[in-house]
Amino acid sequence: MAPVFALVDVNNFYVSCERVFNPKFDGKPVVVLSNNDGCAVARSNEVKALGVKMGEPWFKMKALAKQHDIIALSSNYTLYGDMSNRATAILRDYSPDIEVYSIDESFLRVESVAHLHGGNAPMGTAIKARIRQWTGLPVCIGFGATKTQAKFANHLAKKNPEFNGVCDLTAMTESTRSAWMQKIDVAEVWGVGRRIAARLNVMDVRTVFDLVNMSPTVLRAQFGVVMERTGNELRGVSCIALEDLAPTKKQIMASRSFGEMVTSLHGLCEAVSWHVDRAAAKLREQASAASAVYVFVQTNRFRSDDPQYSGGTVIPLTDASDDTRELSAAALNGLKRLYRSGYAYKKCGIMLMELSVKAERQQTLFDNDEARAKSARVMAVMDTINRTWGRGTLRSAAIGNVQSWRMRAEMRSPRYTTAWDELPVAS
DNA sequence: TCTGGGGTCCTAGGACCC
DNA sequence: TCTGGGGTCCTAGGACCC
Repeated sequence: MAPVFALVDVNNFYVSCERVFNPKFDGKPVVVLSNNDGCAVARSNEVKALGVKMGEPWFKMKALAKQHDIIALSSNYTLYGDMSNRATAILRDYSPDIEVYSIDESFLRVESVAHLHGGNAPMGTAIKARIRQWTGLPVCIGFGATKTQAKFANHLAKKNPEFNGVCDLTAMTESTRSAWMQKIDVAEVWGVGRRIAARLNVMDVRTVFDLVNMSPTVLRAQFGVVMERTGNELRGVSCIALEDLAPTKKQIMASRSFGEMVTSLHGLCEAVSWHVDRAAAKLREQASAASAVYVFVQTNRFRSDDPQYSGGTVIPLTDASDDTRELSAAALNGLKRLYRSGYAYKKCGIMLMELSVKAERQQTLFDNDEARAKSARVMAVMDTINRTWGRGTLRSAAIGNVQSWRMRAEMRSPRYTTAWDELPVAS
């Protein structure tokens, strides 16, 4: 049976999550801001219509916001993560072959199950209705013979009301499909970014249709194997498989901009320790160990009058580790080498690198089994406590208690679905 | 005053091996 | 006169995704 992929995607995901609990936001212009209330990372259709671009700094749109009563909200990742899990759980009822591609998108293989619902489109309509009813979230669904086609179909479903949120490319005739492809800008294709779109335009390739009609050889020669694949995928030749098992990460990063500038080494140490705590917990979650830690610091590159400095350094570990204390010690050592006084720092972060499967760790000459076992027990206790009582309940003392560098989130909605004291109340 | 935080893959070139 | 053929590993940079 030929593969059929579906892409299910929540419309304006973060904004939609907020609207579920605040229906008064319906029909109003709403933006959700990035960490630190910095940039717009989600926009309602009303805000998009006002011309606000993805990633636009909040301070630059404040005048517009005032003029049009734009509602701005800080990111509430706890809420979005939980809502995402709920939507994904519903999708698993429809197909066992699912790849959770991002917080608001999943790919499904449906060729073996669609007939249970009377075909692709009816299945899409059923999914859409159930997610709406059970979570309150609006989704669009695209079907295609490949992932790239499903993405394209999803785009059509989202932008053209006549599809009612469900578009099945596999049910279209060749000429209908071509007609749609002629209407859509090549830059919308999954895998075509800003740079490649510009180069394609120079070659007078402007629509999806133009791209589909380019020869694979030319695509390969001009843009490489990735674009050749994209071209084939658009033509219906499946090259990108469904990744139902999420591969373990090859690097784990944790970084944040500061709510207010940090000048002291002490302040940077606190922040770096906090990042290590977060990253190390993720590392243990995927049962990996890191062989190197990268740490970096940056001043505010937007304030060009201020003295600028940015530096990073990799600290190799003699032995792969997943122990927060060892990783932290390495990172702080690196930080001390990097630190220059007299600068106002805006951001710092760490990256855990050269990850390996912990159970397959290479032994060293100086292994101390007893110390290893003890470390594993301490980390297990720490993770259990934090899983039960919330992240950060048990943490490195180096993180401190004051944390003036903490990011801003002044307009965050309650964690309606995950915190007992923040549940919505019906009166 | 104020500008996010994660990730992946591919390619080319250099250095090295036999 | 004439100068092989096959590899690996690492790094930097560029592109993409959400």
